[in-house]
Amino acid sequence: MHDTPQFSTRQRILGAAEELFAERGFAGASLRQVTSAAKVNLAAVNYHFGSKDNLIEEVFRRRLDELSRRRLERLAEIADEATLESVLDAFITPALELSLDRKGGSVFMRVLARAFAEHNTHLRKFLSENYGYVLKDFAAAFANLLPQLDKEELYWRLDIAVGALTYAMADFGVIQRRPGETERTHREQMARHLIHFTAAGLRA
Amino acid sequence: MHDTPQFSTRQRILGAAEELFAERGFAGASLRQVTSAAKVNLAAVNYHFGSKDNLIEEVFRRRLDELSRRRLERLAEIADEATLESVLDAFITPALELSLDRKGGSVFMRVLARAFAEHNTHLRKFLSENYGYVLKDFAAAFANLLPQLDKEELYWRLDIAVGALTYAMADFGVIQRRPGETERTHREQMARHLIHFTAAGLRA
DNA sequence: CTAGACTTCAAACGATTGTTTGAAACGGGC
DNA sequence: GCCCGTTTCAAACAATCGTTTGAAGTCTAG
Repeated sequence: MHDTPQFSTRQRILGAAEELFAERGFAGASLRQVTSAAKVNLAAVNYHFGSKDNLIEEVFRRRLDELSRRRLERLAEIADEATLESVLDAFITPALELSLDRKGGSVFMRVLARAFAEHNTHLRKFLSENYGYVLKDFAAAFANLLPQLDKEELYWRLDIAVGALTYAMADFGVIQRRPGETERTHREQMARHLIHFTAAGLRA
Repeated sequence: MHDTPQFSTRQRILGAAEELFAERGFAGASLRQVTSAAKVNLAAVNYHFGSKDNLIEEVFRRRLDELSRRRLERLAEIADEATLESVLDAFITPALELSLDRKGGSVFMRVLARAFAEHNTHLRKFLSENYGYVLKDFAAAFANLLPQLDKEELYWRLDIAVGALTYAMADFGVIQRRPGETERTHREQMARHLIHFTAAGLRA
């Protein structure tokens, strides 16, 4: 009997890959760095995932499946009392909770933002085909709340809104958590400002 | 006498590096790909720039020196009749013109957005040390126009605004140029929506 | 025309990349 | 006990990485 690893090889790889992809990018993080951080053998990646590209997709799938489910769940919950603020909250809060799920903070959201930065056709197609329906549902909810905007105007504003949300949730900005502040309250403040700012931009 | 290349070796390398960094990232674009695209010898990069890291910095310097100058120039021009919209315009329009400067479109703005995605300490320090004063000046202008906001509230909103601008100018969004539309009018529309949206978010 | 500085070139350096291999170790069912 | 599918392992694969080298080429000043 040995270390009795708390998590399976698959999970250890996914966790280490997520952190290293966030820190160094998909090309910048090598499989040797990943397997070394996960304390598994180098060949384990190709055994369990087939290739590095498949590992990248699996890193997204593991988080986005649940994130998408929770977002649509909250959107359904508020359906009859929807406001711009509550719909934005339905989109943001699940991401906020996800980013607080692990001690490291906003690791996965940084990976997700990298996926936007990569103009990688294959990756964008994968994300759009598998999770595009979430954005579609939210776009419909916003369309109901902003009947004065024509379709083109609405899409422009949603595009800008998604940009602000992505950028902020990935912690790209310059604002750092203040010393006396917990990670949770810092990010809750950010979410509050995000909702306020974006709602104003949408209905301007 | 041979090809009489229209541009110097240095310029060809910088141009090719910019495009490949935008497309594949800093780690993802190799010096062999860069020198091959620039049609220069592989060793030319280390001869003219010393290292790949120095080449990356030079790619930023070449564009940001002029971009910063133009932004502050426009900011000074509108000093006595400043509105949220005109200050945002002073920030956005120079970037818009830059992105239309070359046939490819928003190449450099995508590279700049990658610099945010890279959490790379060295790169962030370089950008902050060399171009941080631009953001400082604009922050001061916004502070004058939004006296009702305390410092912390203002910084949150500016952080979110910069996120929206960066994301949009880098063309991360899903909105594509419509077939019958020129690149110029497409990006001018984007700038118009950006200013409208962001101004509303700032004064909400 | 030649001397000398600047630039380009093909070739190679050791290190690192993603992936593959075949054998060793493991673990539950008989 | 043994068997067999699953998993892990060290080792090696060819390919590519950033960088260095020393010779060849180019150009201008005297």
